[in-house]
Amino acid sequence: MATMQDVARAAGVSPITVSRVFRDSTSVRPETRQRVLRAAGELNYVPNAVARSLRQARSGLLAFINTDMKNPLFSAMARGAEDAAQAAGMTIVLGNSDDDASLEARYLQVMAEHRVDGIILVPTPTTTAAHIPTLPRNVPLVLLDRRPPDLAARLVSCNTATATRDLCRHLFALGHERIAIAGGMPEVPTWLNRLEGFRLAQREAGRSEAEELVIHGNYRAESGVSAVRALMVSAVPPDAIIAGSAQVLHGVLDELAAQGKAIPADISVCCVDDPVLPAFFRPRFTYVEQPGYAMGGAAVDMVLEELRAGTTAQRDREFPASLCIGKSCGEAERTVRSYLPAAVASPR
Amino acid sequence: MATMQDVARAAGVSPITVSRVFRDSTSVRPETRQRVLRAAGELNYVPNAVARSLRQARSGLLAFINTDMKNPLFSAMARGAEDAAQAAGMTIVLGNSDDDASLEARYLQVMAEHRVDGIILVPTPTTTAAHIPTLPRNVPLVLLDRRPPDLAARLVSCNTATATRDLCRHLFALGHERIAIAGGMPEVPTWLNRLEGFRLAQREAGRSEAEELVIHGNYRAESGVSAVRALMVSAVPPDAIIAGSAQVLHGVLDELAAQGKAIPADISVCCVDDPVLPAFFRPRFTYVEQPGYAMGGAAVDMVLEELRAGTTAQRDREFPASLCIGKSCGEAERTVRSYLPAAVASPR
DNA sequence: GCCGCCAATGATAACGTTGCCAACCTTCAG
DNA sequence: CTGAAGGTTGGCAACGTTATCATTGGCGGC
Repeated sequence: MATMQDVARAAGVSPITVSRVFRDSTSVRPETRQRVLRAAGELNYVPNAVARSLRQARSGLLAFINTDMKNPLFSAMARGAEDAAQAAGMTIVLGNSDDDASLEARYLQVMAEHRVDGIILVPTPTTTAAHIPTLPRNVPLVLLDRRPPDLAARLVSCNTATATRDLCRHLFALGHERIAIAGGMPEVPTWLNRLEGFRLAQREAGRSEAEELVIHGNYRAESGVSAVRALMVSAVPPDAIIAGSAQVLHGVLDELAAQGKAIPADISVCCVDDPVLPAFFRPRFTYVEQPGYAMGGAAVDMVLEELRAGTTAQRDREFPASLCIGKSCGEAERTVRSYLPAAVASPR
Repeated sequence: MATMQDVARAAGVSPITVSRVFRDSTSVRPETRQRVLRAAGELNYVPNAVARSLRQARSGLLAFINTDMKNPLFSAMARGAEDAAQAAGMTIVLGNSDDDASLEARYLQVMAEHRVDGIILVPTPTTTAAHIPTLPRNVPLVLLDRRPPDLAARLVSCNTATATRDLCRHLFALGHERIAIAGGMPEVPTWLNRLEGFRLAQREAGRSEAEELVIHGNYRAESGVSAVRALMVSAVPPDAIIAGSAQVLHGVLDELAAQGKAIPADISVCCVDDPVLPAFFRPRFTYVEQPGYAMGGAAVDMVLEELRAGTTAQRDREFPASLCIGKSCGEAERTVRSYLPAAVASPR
């Protein structure tokens, strides 16, 4: 690998002049610049960002630590983050915690060692401030999606309360009487969010039985399965189920299929999550959509802003979720027959 | 930020001893090690990977440059790559080319500057060797998914030919007569792959009209829409459509819905792609699945192996695809009625 | 013609780590 | 008791870049 030294020698200048050419910060005579560039080209010179990072104490790297990139919500966030970083000349380095706080801590440690200039973190449900290793300098840390109770860091989140309320209103308007909501982890803010909107709509509608229709879980598919089992054996089963996440929806659909229920003929189903999966259904699914891409971008922008300003003046940023109405909860006319094999469906 | 110097002073040893403690390579007396670790703890010392990278000429970074992480196939690959990297103590840095060869080149340049130890690249359809900047040292480069015609680098790919042939056999066995395949980009190896399997099965079955049922496209949703339009106005429309990718499937489903066709009653539909999206359908979809996660891991392993051995002795690695039979192409009994609203479906 | 300013370039010394070699100490065999 | 061997530690220099300050030369204003 050619170094600045080599280029400098070949161009008949000092290394510092080569440096100036490549950062085109201060004045270099056009002729000199040409000479340097030609020499660099001939030698295949590639600036060494590692040496620059060491010297400048800025690496140009941003860490993006999330639960699991295979989750479309997180990959949308990652893509939003990457685009924003790229636009600012920064590079994203990646970590997947799988909701394991100690694995997350290990990632944070590695990122700290690599001297990333900022960190975007989707914390695990069990993360506490104690899990966050002391970060070098004052590396900006922005939380995505949720904030551990005792962690003082800014947050980019999506408040699904309003959209979930709207979803319930939509369901009531379609004539549903008993709406269940299922699958979220107790105490997790994103779940509390959904419940808030759920309860709000229930109160509006003058329903009192709401609490028996709240089924907690762990946000995974198994929660969807067990929720459906619990709900369908009750005296008065629900006529609509809101899955707390796409994973939960997966379980809900599987178990409903196993029980031979048709959607939306026998029961309506909708969910709250990123649009990628539900948007793929035909006929269209009804769901609350979180703007993952925008959130990822906003998180990076917050980090960059703090790097630029050197202060933490900014506040949290909360995005609204939006309600996308499909046909999985019936329509006014209830014309949709089934997402399920006709053999097991029982059309009205 | 505390440095080794600081820790060394606090522990009453020389910096090099601190270095040894943190790499626990060579022998350090247990007592000394304890003293160093205590001092490091008190000072919140975090080793500087940037300085180490400079000194050792190894950064511990691997680049993963793909088309778009929002595509589930690529996020599965990325996740597989990240897990394999993590297991080897390496960190993944990310790039999204959006199938733009010049953007891809820019990413490669940045990665080269950061002195990544290896590169995993999902090349764009228009990438040629000329787009690949000269890489520093001999950075291992492994291609994922497809290889530009003139680029001599190892490849981790998935051969969908056999699975696509099996898919066609399955369709013929179900009684389909005219199977169309749609959406891939002409000349792109992954598409040629699919066509190879398609043609093989057609020949086996003694069909001669195969070529008129091959509709090229650009692998995006619009290709699915236009393919359906073209196919459905022909004298003898197909009774089954194989979408070349999940995106294409999206378009196919939309246009079939617009035309009021029921699946699989009026026409069967299946696709070749990552399972994430199709696996979400209820009833289950029929598709050919590519093992994205395993491919990503394999690509990283190839890079690591080359780093370890210092040679490029390895060969390409080709994964088989697998056929997942659902109900979107009918069953022996043809009991599945529809993925579409009953209002527009025309059940047999 | 002199002074001072500015543009252009260079010399020097860091940034924090580790490879290389040397030095020291302990232990043990002869 | 001596010397060798091996375990433990340190000095020095270097990785490739850039911040800081210094130097040079040219130019215009008075």
